[in-house]
Amino acid sequence: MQITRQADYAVRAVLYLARLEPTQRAATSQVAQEQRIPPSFLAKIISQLSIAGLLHTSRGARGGVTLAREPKDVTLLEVIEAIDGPILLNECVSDNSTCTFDEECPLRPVWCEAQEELIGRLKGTNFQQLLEQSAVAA
Amino acid sequence: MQITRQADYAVRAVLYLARLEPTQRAATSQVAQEQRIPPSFLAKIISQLSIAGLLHTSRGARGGVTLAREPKDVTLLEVIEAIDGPILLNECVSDNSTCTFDEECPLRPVWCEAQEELIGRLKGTNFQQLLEQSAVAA
DNA sequence: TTAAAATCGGAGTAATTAGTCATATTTCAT
DNA sequence: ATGAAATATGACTAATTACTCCGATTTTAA
Repeated sequence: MQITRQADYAVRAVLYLARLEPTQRAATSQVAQEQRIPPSFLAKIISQLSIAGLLHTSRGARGGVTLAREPKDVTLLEVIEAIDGPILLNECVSDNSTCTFDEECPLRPVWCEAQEELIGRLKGTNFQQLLEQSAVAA
Repeated sequence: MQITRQADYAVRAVLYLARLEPTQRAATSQVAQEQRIPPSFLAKIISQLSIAGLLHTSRGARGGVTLAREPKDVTLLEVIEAIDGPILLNECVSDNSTCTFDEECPLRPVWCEAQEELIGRLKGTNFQQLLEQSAVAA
């Protein structure tokens, strides 16, 4: 019942990039060091985020990583699902498995509602908001 | 981001037992068959639930399993945590890991609130309610 | 042109989860 | 007593997660 470390690292990496000037690139190693993420592990995560279209990467010296969109247009949910796949609190909530042997299982609605609430919360949080949150705190 | 299969099986087994007369025992194999749970896997889960004090087991012929309390006094949260341990949406929410390097991390509150909401929901659902739910549906 | 700075990609390792299997032990009923 | 019905327990396997490592490729800058 936990997001994977990968997804957590992904969120932290995106938050780090969101703090930079829009044009400014950061090397994976730099992000890894400042966010205390194992560097070679982060490399793969960033690769996935790039494939998902959330980041732009450029190779070679002076290369690095930037956000593909403005912080306000990236939600927590997007980043997490780009890494972990769709959020699913229990197997029985997925579309294609309707708890086949009990049409009236009273558990399914509980999981469905809890999941909707969680997803709504993550979808409702974008990185601009998170930036403002840290600005206020600091 | 999913409860384990074990915890799901545990919940379904407890729900099955809650449907029986309070004095009536069921064999693990019976629960397994009706709830479509791998029998030898369920045996271990039931053993854990018994150690956690949620079930009473008796060995031998005519033995079996019963609830240790009335359905209204067993919550979803208890059963799940008896198997999976404490619910934790992200590592950084646990007491002893305060995201040591960033006092003002804006992510922690998001996870904390989401987790509290989920826990509250599971704590607020007992097996009597679930029984009534299925009764209404049927 | 070449060295250094980066990402890219695949193979390999350790721990947890999901399950199987065999065996020991307890208890009831005849 | 003894056989059948049950739980208890420990060892084993397969898949996923969380990494590490290394070599290939791309790009910049001197």
